Amino acid sequence: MNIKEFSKRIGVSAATVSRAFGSSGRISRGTRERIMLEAERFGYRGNYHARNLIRSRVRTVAFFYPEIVRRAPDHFISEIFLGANSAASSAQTPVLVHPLNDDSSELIKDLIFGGAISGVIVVAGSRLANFAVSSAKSSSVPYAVVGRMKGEEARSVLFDPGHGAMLAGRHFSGTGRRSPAYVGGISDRGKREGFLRGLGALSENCAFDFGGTSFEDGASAFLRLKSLGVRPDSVLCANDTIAIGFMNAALSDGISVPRDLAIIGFDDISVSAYTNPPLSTVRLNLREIGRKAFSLLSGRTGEQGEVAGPEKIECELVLRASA
Amino acid sequence: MNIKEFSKRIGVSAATVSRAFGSSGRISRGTRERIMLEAERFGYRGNYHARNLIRSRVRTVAFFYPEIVRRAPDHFISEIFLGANSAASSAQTPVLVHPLNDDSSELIKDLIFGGAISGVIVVAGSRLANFAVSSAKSSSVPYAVVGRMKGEEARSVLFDPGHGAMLAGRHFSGTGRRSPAYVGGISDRGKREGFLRGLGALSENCAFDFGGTSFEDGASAFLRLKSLGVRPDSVLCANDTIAIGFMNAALSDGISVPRDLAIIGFDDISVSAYTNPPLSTVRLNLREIGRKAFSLLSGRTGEQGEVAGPEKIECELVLRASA
DNA sequence: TTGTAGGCGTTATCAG
DNA sequence: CTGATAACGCCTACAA
Repeated sequence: MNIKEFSKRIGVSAATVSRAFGSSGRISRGTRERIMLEAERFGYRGNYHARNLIRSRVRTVAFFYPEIVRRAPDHFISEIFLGANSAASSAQTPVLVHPLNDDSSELIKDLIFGGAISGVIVVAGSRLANFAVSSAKSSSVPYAVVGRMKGEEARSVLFDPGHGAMLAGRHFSGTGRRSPAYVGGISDRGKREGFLRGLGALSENCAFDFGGTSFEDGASAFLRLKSLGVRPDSVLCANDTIAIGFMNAALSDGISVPRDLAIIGFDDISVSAYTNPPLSTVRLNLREIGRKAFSLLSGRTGEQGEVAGPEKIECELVLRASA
Repeated sequence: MNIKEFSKRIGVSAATVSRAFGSSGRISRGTRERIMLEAERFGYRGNYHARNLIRSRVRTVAFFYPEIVRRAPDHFISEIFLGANSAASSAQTPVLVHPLNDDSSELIKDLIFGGAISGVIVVAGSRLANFAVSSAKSSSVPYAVVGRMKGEEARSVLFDPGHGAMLAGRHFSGTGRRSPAYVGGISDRGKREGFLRGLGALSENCAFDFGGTSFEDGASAFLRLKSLGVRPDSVLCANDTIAIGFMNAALSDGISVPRDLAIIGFDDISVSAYTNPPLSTVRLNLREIGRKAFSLLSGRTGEQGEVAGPEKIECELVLRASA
């Protein structure tokens, strides 16, 4: 049923029906109410494509993410997406989601150049992510990048684990700890440096253990430090799994947590709230990242290519009982 | 740039350009190649809405989920969505995602009655989920329901934790265990009954402990059973957190896992692979649920309202070292 | 194989 | 406040 047939059936012109649904206002209250009522009865609704075609605008945002995520678990993507989607939902904006793989370039073009969407959020990390961004740019569709993409700092939202590590360091120094330690992968420079920054003067005493990222690695890190005669009174672990392993080993060794040893993890995985004692941890605010990405879409771009600078999302220090 | 301007600029008619992008075949190879090349150069792409309007079909699926999920963590929704999205992606179909809240009904109508989508996946559990389904039905848009919705069994995909519990029971009876136990919430009837079914004759010996759902609850369940003189040699816990708590308590008590006590959890949360010994568990195949929901969309509906029956997704028994 | 013309279902403009 | 009419950009008979 289209507007013509519907309008004829209820005895008004198509234009009047259109006005009843629109927000122009040039319609009497009574007519509108009658039309809306009849529309409900007949199940009439204006055709989505015809409307967007004539208006030449649309209200749908696309969210593109790399199909295979090597470095981050899908959980990260999901949470970021949920944040973006909840922000979009508040703005009554549906989100079109699509994973990027080698076959996606046609779809990207169809959507972006074809005028199907009003904005694009791209999670960096694949060749096609760059393609999506450059497509958006060349057809002047607003876009936002999650993660690092060369040359796109002005429209990016970045994780900032270094900041979270800094908060942990500051917490240790602020609660009178004297001999801190850092346990994690050697490659994770941002966290390490942030931790030292937060530690302040205490950073000179800081011990390090660079191992793996599993539960067992956490336990063996404790043993390794112990065998070296290092007895830290506070430790930041690069993830919660390491922290739980470390804590278990320490408890087995008769150490009291948090009295003799404060432990902070990273990521806030679900089990962390249930350890004994419950694990304090640094939570990456993934939802906030998604929300920020969405809000970047409607933000003004700097004039003349002016750089607004990357939007860095701060972590949150979740203090439970282990520190 | 529209088809008219583009076609004029490269010296062919609009119809020819249209044929170059379409699959009708009525175009010479050379012309098509030249057109595609120029399109690349000019960044031309047919307008999405005009195309869908004239064809009066579209290839986009909507995924509606309840905004606030009380009983299940968002993780469930995310995983189901990822499954649906990956199936859709293989079919080159973008997915429009939107959380359902009280303001969503207008959007639902716009999308479904307005012809914006070719199928709807609805996660049951809110008033608007029912509304979305009835809208889809009355405008004959294919739909699929995830979870239980009254009267919609024919087009639903259901979780089946009972089946997973059955697998656990069968595993225990098949590996020579003699005194099984079940630890979990009293309300979780499906799991309990499935477990007993899988246990077979052994089910007469089965002990029960109905407590909470946390780590501590798992530990205290062990103590409670012990104080009653019950020493199970195999236990199924209603979730992994309980199982980890139970296992910790048992190990502290000097029990050897899995030799003297086999433990199976439920859900396969991330930390389960890192416990010591790694936890065996029943994994709800959430991705599969999403995939099945998508494939239901293109499946034929039974003629004359014939019921195809709910699609039940089986769980997977992940055997690690604890059982 | 290519071009011409009509129509898809709306909304915006212009009279009345 | 309402109705007729011209776009919006494309696809598809039909004609050439």
